[in-house]
Amino acid sequence: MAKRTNKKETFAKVMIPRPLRGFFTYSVPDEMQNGVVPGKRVLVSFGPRKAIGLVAEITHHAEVKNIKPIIQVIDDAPVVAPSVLKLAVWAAEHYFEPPGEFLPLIVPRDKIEVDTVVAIHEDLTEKPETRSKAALEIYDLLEKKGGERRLSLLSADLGKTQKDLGKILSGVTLKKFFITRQVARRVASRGNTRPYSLATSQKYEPVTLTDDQQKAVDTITPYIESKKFKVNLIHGVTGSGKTEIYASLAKKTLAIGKSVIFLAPEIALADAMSRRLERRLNIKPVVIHSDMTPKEREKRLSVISSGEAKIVVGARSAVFAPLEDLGLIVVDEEHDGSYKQDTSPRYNGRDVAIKRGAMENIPVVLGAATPSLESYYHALAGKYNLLELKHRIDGRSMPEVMLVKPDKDWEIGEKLHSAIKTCLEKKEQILLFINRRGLARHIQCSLCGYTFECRNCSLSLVFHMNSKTLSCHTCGYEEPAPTVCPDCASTDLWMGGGGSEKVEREIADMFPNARVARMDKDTTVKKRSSAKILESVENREVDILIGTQMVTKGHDFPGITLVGAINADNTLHIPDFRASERTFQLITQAGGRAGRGDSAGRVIIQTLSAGHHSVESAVKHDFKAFYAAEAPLRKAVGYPPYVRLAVIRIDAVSENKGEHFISRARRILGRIESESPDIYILGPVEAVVFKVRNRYHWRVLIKAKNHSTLSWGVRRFFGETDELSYAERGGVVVHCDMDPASVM
DNA sequence: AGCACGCCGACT
DNA sequence: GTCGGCGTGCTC
Repeated sequence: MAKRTNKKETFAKVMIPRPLRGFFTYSVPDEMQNGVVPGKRVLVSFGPRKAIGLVAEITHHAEVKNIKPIIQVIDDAPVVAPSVLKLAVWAAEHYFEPPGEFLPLIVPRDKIEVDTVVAIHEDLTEKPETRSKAALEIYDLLEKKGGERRLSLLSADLGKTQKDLGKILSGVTLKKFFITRQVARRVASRGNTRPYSLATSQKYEPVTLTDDQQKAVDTITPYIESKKFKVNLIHGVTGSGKTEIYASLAKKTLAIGKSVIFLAPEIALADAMSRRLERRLNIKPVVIHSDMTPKEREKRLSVISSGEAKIVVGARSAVFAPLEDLGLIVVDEEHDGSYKQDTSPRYNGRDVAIKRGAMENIPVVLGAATPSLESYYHALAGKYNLLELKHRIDGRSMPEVMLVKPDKDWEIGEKLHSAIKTCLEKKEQILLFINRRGLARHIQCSLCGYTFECRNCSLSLVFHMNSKTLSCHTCGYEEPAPTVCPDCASTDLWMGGGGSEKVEREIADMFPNARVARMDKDTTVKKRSSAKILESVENREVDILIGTQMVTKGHDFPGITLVGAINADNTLHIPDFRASERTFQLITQAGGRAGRGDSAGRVIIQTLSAGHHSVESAVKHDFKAFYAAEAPLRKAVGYPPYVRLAVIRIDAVSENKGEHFISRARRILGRIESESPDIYILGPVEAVVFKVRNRYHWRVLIKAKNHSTLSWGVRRFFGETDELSYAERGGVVVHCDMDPASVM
């Protein structure tokens, strides 16, 4: 309980690693006044148990009652740099996400999980009937082992000396600490770790910049040298050499003793970017992303925070890399939707990068062949510098693009078939892009019309030939592929809507001697499997690469001269405000994979929407034409970049419980809308996929002129719904998706 | 999330 | 009796 004293009382706002919105306030005991500092970890009571939290801020007022004191300060010095902490706090508030969800991005996970670090004997000395299950389990485990070992294992894990631990133990009258099984195992297996080495490469490749490239470098360099925030959008057609600009800017940044963060939309591209930068700069970047063991990640982060690493390359989470002398952030393929994480914490790596640039007063570079409408809009408005690269390097021409109608019976139409044939004869490589996986998207009984749907979701099951299953791409449900209709026992099952497996099968029939690789979610589950496929293409062990959108992203395939986009327009009919934008990007990016080597490229697009502006402008490689057609449509309907958007996702166990909550939500939303003339609310409406994993989904779109108004509206909504009791809410879960990548 | 409590029915 | 399943409430 907080005591009233004459002196101003001190409180700490703490980030707790739980999915709960908001910070938690604790009082700072007198003897800890000097020890409690933002960025340090503290041990605190959390409900009936303990938690490790991170101090975000020191304040002198608290809005909640029943404030508990901090039990113990864990660290001697902050474990998170002030700039990174500030950024995470900003992100939590901006995206309405639990601050604790950002903790694993800025602190090694095992350093904040109290459950796997310590369980406290207090539990066991209290009334036996209130002992927690976890404590009992640990007690049983450890009673059988030696007592002294516990302290040394614990000290190893917390990185503390046994003397320090003794102090913690006596200071809070804790009689014993215990360690769980996992930690004991992890600590026991801890071997000697070799320091991460920043080996330099031997194959340094200096380059001469083109005039356009040089101009971009000259424009951005002053911002680096004078430490000034500015967003610079580099709009360069595919193959125009954006990487050379990045490398050149990185060099300038390193020259003044500063460091650089590079972001790429996905792990494979981050790796590729790292290799290219290493060749240009003679320095090995440190690559970080979420798909590494906690130990490896921690090792690399410690190299970064020590100041040893000057260049960090990674996927979106690398935007929180603990570089203290940052001089530049580069976001490659800035338009890519995967910068927005679709699970909590829902943040956009590109936008957080821009915020970090603003906070640290350094320039940010966004690069893209197909900029997002948002970024281009800001560039036209003069808010961002716009730098254009209109030509491919080395005078390579843009690929010739041809539109053809899809064939009724085959995925590979006649034109595409003959182009593939010619290519194979010339020993050139081919890329076939199809935007869905599996063999058939729909299966229906030809006799009675029975359709196969997922039992957990409102979606049809996809037929996969290799595994001989029907599978749901949303929840993962699988059942054996049918041979007869379960309703009428007819064996005449119609399969429609081909995917990557169908294309693979047709290719095998049409060109039995061609060496074929398929790259989609099904063939890349294993670690490094996508890298292996890409290597085999690079080594010319593959003639035809078939893949879903993962093959269109930024990869450099010098041997590919023909790109075929099969049913390129099926993204066009997705009910989402970004459908056109995404179609334009996909076609342009897929086409951009052609002719990156010495031979000219050719692209064949099978589409029924030849007249649509996103297809038409992609054919001409004309982003400006696309923007000119798309922007007014967005403006007319009120979508980004003309308004700020948030999607409220409502998720219920049953339709009834959902409907009940929806009627309350509707009243609350109506009030919010009437209170501000600048807020527009659409919905709640059923989500496009209403039922997912046996839960029912609704969406509310909230639009506003600017972020602060939007933020006010969302805060008002949560303010009222959070007040409702569990029973009133009916177990309905509500999430906010701020600045969403899609409204589905 | 993760936990505890409390209210049920089912079972030694 | 009492064990356990799950619906509810709570975390500064």
